[in-house]
Amino acid sequence: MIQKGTVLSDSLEDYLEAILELERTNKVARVKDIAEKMGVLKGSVTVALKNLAEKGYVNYKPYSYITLTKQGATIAREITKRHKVIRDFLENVLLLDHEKAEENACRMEHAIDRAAIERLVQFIEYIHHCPRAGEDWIQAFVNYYSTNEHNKENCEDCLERCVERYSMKR
Amino acid sequence: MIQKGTVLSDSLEDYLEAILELERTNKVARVKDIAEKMGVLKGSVTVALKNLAEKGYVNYKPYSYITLTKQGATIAREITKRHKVIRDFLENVLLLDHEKAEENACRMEHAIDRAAIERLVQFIEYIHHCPRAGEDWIQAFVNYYSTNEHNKENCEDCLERCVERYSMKR
DNA sequence: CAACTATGTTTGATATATCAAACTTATAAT
DNA sequence: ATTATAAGTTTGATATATCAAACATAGTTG
Repeated sequence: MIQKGTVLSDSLEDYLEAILELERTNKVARVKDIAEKMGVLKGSVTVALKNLAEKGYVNYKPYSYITLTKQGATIAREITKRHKVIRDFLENVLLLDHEKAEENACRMEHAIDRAAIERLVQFIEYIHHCPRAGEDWIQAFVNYYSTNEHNKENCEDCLERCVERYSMKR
Repeated sequence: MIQKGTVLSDSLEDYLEAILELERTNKVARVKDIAEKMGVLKGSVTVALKNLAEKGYVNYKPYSYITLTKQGATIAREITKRHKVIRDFLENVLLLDHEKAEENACRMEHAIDRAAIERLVQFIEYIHHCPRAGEDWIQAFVNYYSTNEHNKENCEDCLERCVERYSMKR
C-alpha cells in the first residue's frame, strides 16, 4: 500500500532533488548518476529508491530508469525552489561567496518551511523594488561590513543619490 | 580518551543548548529537566550525556548534576547565538509571527555556518543603521507583502519622509 | 552468441537516535 | 531509620542511513 503525505527525511528530500535535476538534464535518472551526484554508493541509492517508491514519490522498477511521480516532482520542485531562494539571498543579499552560499543553502533548504521561504522571496523582491533599497543599497552593504564604522558622510551622499535616481526614473 | 573537535549532530547540539539554558536558570542541569525541555525520555538523555561526556563537552557522573565543560559551553553559546540571530531576522525583518520564527530558527540554527551567521548579524545591523532602511522601512515591507502591487505613489511620499527624517536627525 | 563490462541489487555490518520498560540510586517523609 | 517516591540508568527493540563487498542483470563488442 502506498503511503502518502509522509514527511520526508533530509536525505530523502535530497534524493528527490537529485532525481529532478537528472531528469532535467538526462530525461531520466539512473542509480549510478544519483549516487555520483549525492556522493554515496549505489547500494544506498537502491535502498532509498525503494523507500521513496513505497511512499509514492518515484516510479521504481529494478534495473530500469527512475522517474518522479507527480507527487514526487511537486516535492522536488519545492525543495529546489527553497534551495535557489536561500542561495540567492545568501549570495546576492548577504554577499557571501558562491561556494559558501551553496553549502549553506544545501543544508538550510531542509530546515526552512514554506511560509518562511515565501516571505523571504517577498523580502528579496522588496529590496529590488523599493527605491530606498535596490542594487546600490546592497552594494553599499559591502562598505558597511568591511569597515567597522558606519561613515555618516557617506550616508548623506548616498541618500542624496538615491533620491536623485528616483526622480530620474519617474 | 577524550575526543575533541568532533562535529556534533543536530541532536547533540540541541542537548548542549538545553543544558546551557538550564544552567542559566537553575545553576545546574538535571536529566529530568533536559528530557522535559527536549521532549524525549530520560533514557535518551542518559545515552546522549555519555556521548557528550566522551567528547569532552559535559561533566557527567552518573546520578549527579550535569554541567557544560568550557568547550561544551563555547559550542552551546554559539548555537544559542545562531538561534537568536535567525529568530530575530525571521521575526523582526521578515516579520513572521513569533511562533513560526521560533520553529524555523530551531531547525535552521544547525544548518547555517559561522560565516553566514556573522554576515546576517551585520545585515540586520545595516538595516537598522542605514538611513535608507530602518524601522519604518521594515514596516513598509508589511504593506509590500500584504498588497500584491507595489504602489508607486506611496514610494514617493515614503522616500520624502525618509529624507526628512534624516535631515532632522543630523 | 559468448564473454566482458557497466550498472544495479542484496546482504550484513556500523552508527545514530529514539522509546518502553525493567531496574537502580537518591531523596524526602513519616 | 525505614519506606515510599522521584530521579536516573540500563537493556533490548525499532527506525534511519550509510558502507563494503558479494552477487545479479543488462548491454556492448568482438
